[in-house]
Amino acid sequence: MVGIRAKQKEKTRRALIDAALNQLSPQTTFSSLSLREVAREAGIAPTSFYRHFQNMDELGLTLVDEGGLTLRQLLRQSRQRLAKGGSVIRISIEIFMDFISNNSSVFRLLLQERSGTSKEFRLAIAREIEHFKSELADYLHTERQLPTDLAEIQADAMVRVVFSAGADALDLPPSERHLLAEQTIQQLRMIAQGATSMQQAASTDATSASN
Amino acid sequence: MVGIRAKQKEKTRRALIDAALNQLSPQTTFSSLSLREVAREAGIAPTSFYRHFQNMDELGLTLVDEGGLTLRQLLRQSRQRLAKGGSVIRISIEIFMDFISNNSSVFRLLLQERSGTSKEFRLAIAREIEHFKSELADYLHTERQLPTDLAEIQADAMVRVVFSAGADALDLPPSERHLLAEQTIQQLRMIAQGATSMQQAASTDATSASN
DNA sequence: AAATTCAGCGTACACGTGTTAGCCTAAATT
DNA sequence: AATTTAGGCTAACACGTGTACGCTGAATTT
Repeated sequence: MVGIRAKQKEKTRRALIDAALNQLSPQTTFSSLSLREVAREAGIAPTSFYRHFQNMDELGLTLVDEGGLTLRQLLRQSRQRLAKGGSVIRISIEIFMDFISNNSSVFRLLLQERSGTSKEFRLAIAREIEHFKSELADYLHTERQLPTDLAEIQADAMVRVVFSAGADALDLPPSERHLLAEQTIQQLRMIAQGATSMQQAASTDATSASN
Repeated sequence: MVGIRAKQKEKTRRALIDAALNQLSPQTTFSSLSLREVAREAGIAPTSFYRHFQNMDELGLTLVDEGGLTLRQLLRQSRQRLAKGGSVIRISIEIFMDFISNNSSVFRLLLQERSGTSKEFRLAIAREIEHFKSELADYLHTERQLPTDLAEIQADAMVRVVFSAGADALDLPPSERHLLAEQTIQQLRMIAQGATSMQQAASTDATSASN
């Protein structure tokens, strides 16, 4: 038995989350969003907000969690697409750019609060990015036979480049995003190439040393 | 003749700039800073603020310009250090990390407003980063004999990685920044290595095609 | 010496903010 | 059927905000 009361509560909680999401725009930061604005958009009295969240920060963290979840689901989708053949790098970037286009408010929120005032926000977002990164490092290690430390560093560099490019993509008209995506793909290949070169150099060193 | 009046005006203008800079902290964004707070810190009446800046945005842009200038001056310093020998990458990263430690408020401002609400801010900061990038691309082209397009892409990737690492450095205790710096150095070398590999691959392709 | 300029000030206004206290009413529990 | 629970409401508060207006007095120009 869910309870008609609990159902209603969940519904207006959802309304609050959506209200916040809807108000976010290139002109509106989450941190510039007021409790009253959100409540108004959700169609409830300002004071009722407290029945659902202790304060705006708690709402914001919920948004971050939801955004991170969406991103991770897309990553899984990415691996499925990969099974059908194609370049990992290209597919991942395309998926990522799609995410940015379809969830620009959430992605903007992640970027903004990543360097925002609240340590809790920053940590939550760092955690999301860490997921992204470690899954990539795992892939590089198991599928590409890179030693773990090199895989870690490569994954870190790649994630940095991708997120940075994603940030720039937000300010680009959709027509020009393609170009940025292509450049990013090339950069990731550059990094991948560099990593394997370094690995080979290291292993031949080891070989010649053991001879 | 400068005029005792003009001198005074410049002085309180400076006071406003410094007041803003002083109020910035991990807990205080520039955009969360109010005109009245700045005026109070500078020791003038709120309404007097308007004798110097049209609004807070204008003050903020001034801060961005000053910060960018500082960074570029450091770059020149970097080239001087280079003349005495040493790795470009290592020296550049060390200088950059120093900048972040000594000007953390300004760097934080750059990061935050890079994805902020004001398009003017975003453009101003993009311009500063562009400087950084094109000087690096120039260097890669002329000193390292890379073709311009490859130099551009490499420089872009490097700047993305460095700024991203810089952002993370802000949240690290100074003692742990060293480790991050070393990792970043390795990542830049990875990128450099990848770029030269790609260049060689391209030129041997061209050679074999012409045979 | 007289006239003008202008940085800085105090007052005042209208407005949006977060949050408290207390009431209402339908759902849930006893 | 009686009681308790809890989401939603209105009213009210104290406070900080940006900015318009008009004044003052010293520096500057005429």
